Amino acid sequence: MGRDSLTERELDIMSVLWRNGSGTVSEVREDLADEPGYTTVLKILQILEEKGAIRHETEGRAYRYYPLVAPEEEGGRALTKILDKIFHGSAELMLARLVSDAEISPDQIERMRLLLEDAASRAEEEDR
Amino acid sequence: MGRDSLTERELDIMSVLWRNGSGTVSEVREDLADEPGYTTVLKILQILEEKGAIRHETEGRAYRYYPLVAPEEEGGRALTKILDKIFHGSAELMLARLVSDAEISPDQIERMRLLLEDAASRAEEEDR
DNA sequence: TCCTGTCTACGACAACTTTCGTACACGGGG
DNA sequence: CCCCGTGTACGAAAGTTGTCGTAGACAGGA
Repeated sequence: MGRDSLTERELDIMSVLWRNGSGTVSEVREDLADEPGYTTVLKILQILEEKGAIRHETEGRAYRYYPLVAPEEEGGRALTKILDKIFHGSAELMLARLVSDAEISPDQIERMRLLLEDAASRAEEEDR
Repeated sequence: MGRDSLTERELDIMSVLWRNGSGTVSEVREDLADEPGYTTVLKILQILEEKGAIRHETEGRAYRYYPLVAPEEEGGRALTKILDKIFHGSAELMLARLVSDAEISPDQIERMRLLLEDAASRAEEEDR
């Protein structure tokens, strides 16, 4: 299972698999910004499989790898870690930083606002 | 400067320094959940100093360490990384996961919503 | 003065990560 | 049948991280 946290390189590769749904060694390699050696990519895929983050099926003479861990799951872990260790539990401070740092479209901001509205009203619901 | 990203242990220690403002080796050590050996903590502090994330002043016979990198700065880096690599740029998906995963008080949700309202109206302002 | 406790400096060492070289399998074309 | 291209398997090697043992400085009390 996805207990062990992912290293930098492993995350790079998971990112490709999440984006594309699956990938062979060559496909993944081509999508990496710096295109490491073929066997390097293979090695990391094998490690990820060992860690239980992905699995493979045979496709012709090659392997096709599929994510077993959902990005939201890994993202949740990463976010709570940052929230605790860097922002000491202040989700607003964290959100403020996100809004100021990342380039987020007004459109997206609006949808995020609606999301929070929903969350708020759902919490109210629960109160009764 | 704070270019190199922080490892797990380094982040643990930065977290203590951010929370307390500063700390000696012993102080930091006492605040770590698992209290590693004294020299272990010292070593990581020396590495953090080498990386430019902290500095020290002499205090009596001991050193007192101070953060040089602000938590928001490090947090911004970490958040954009997660946004890009895990949520592929979708800040809403990321926020949704945060809200569902971390325990956030209704109070905090409301303040976050206001924050987004402000951000939205400021963006509108800019349009004119 | 000498011992003891508290501190930093230095370096060893194991574990893990990342990289890749080399070997081996195997199907298809000549 | 033999070779070539495209795969995986295996393991070496270098770099990084995390841990700590040991040494040495130094102040304060007996």
